[in-house]
This record gives sequence, structure tokens and C-alpha cells, in this order.
Amino acid sequence: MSKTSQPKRKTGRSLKHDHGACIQTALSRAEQRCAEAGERFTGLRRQVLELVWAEHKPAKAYDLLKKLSDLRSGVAPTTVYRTLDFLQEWGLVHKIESLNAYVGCSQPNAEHSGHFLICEACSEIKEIENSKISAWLESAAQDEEFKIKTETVELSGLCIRCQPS
Amino acid sequence: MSKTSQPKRKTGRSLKHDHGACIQTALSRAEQRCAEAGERFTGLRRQVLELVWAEHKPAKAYDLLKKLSDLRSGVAPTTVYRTLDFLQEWGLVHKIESLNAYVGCSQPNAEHSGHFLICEACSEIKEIENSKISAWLESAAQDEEFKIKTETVELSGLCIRCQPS
DNA sequence: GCGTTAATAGTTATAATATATCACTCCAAC
DNA sequence: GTTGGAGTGATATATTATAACTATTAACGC
Repeated sequence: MSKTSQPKRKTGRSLKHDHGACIQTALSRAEQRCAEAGERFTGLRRQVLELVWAEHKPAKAYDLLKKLSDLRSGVAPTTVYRTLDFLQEWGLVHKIESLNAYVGCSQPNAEHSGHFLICEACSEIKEIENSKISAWLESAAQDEEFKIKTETVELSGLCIRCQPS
Repeated sequence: MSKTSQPKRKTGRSLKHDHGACIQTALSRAEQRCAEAGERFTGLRRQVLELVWAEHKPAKAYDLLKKLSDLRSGVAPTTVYRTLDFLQEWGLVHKIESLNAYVGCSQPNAEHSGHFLICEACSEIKEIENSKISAWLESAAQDEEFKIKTETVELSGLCIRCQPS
């Protein structure tokens, strides 16, 4: 949780990933995003976002609830869902529909639905930033004269580290 | 529910769509698919599938439960979920993750995850058969050396009939 | 500063979705 | 006709999410 100083392979993440820094970056981007939007980045919101970012894995609402209860009192489901709604609204987290869980978004500046690679083995989630995907999907929808508003794209399978060699 | 004789515009569907026939086709395909697979297409399974197909709209498990209770006794959540699991396993229905609901699949022969257009206005769901989509998504995943097993692609927006002209 | 007001958060209750487990039935194969 | 397994019934409970109301806090104009 705290800023571990360096390459210390605890999760399946690569040696290069300094997750403490990763969280810090996410938090300051969030702060910035809220400031721009004229929204308040309150203590509660910061705590929830920090918990979501604790790992690059989907966080379930009721797990967040348990962890949040250790940090403050008077935490109910409503507290968590309301805060997640807020964070979603500003693009700071995404909901993974196929898992009923949430992940932090690293590109909160852009309005986007998010496209995800979900490893079934280690649970890690990677948001892919491939601008072609939306274009492709729109062209497919266009064939049916359908106007897309939000895209749910969740690809489950095996990440590179979990594939049998 | 019964085979209405002809073009009778009750839903937003086009005049040409004979939904009675549509259901019948789905049921006989299902029968065939089960026969091939050596699985039993029991009365319960037929009834649930028929209820799912009642409309081209997502069917919620507990709504199916209510309707199914009118048709037979001893229906519990388990009954419905178990049957939906069976139908999913054989590709006869798909779950729409973003709605927690189910739709019938019209192409039960092919192993596929299904890609959907979901109209936010009228709730109708269209499964799109665009073989390019999977290819595109795989190429995007390949960039991350990720191996896709199942695809969740749910595009919400407005169908052609619900778009303001 | 002080009061107003709107946003935020707390509180309680309940709804909606889904699974676990064990028992009973019925059909198919031998 | 017995046996074994798939299918279904029955009961209980877990998980996910929202509704509705109250209290608190922060921001703003004065």
C-alpha cells in the first residue's frame, strides 16, 4: 500500500512496475480532473479510489466496503456505491460488467468507455488504449444504422505471464 | 406467446418480422443442437428457452421465474439459473452482462461469444454476426500478447427506429 | 464572521441477483 | 428390475445494488 521503494516482485506484475508510483499518479490525475471539473475530491473519494487502485485487479464493492470500514466509521453499501458512481461519472474508475467489479482508469482525461483484457488466471486487468477498436465497432454498428453511446468490451483469457509456454 | 398468424405490429419490430415463426425456428434449432450433442431438451428447458425468446429483449432471471411459475409448480431461482446455465453452455442463450439478462441466440451452431447492439430506448437487442469483429479484437489483444477465450462486446445506444430523425 | 443553501455523507431498510446443498425422481443401460 | 447418473425439487443463504430519509459540511453572498 505504501510506496515500496523498488522492483520487488510480489504480484505477477513486471519487475519494472513501481505500483506505489502508479497509485500516486492516479491520485494526482484524479485530483486534477476534479479540479478542472469543479468537483470536490473529498477524503472519502480519495480513499475509495486508492483502494480501487491497490492492485491492477478488479475490486468488488463489498470488499471495498470492508477495507474502507477499517479506515473510517459509518460505512454502508450506499457509501461505496455512491462514491463509485461519482468516480465512474468522471472517468476515474470503470465498472467491469462481467465481474461486477471496478478498476481504476489511468486515462481519466478522455471520455471513453474502456476496453479490457482480463486474465482468468491471475485476475489482472489491463485497459487497452487502442483507438482503432472504437472505430471498428462503430463501423460494424453503422452497418445496422445503430448509434453507439457506450461500449462494453471485456476480453477474458490469459495474459502473457499466465500462458503455458 | 402462441404462433400469431401474421404481420401485426405490436412491438417496434418491422412489419416483416413474424415472431411466432422466429420462436419456432429457435426451438427447433435448439432441439437439433441438443440431439447432436447428446443432451436432453426437456420440457423445462424448452419452456425457459421459449420464455427467453418471447421478445427480442433481454429477459431477467426473476421475470422468467415469475412467468415460469405460471406454467409449472416448484419453480425456484435455482431452477431458472440452472436451466439458463445449460442453455448458455450449448450456445442457445447469451447472457448480457451489462444488464444481467439473457437473450436467445439465433446461431447456436457456432461456438461464439456474441456481440450485441442494445437499444437504450426500446430495449431491443440485436446480435451482430460480424466475423471481422473477433478478428479485430484478436489482433488488438495480440499486441499485448494476450490470448482471448471469451469476448464480451455489448454496444449500447440507439437502434435505427429510436434515433431522432 | 454569519446564515443560507447545495453537495456530501450517514443511517436504515430492502430489493434484486445468484449460488450452495441436499433430497427426490425418472429414465437409460445393463 | 436394478442401478447409476442426469435432471429437477426444495430450502437456505450469499452477493450485489438501490431507495429514502437525515445529518453534516463546505462554499458563497452578505
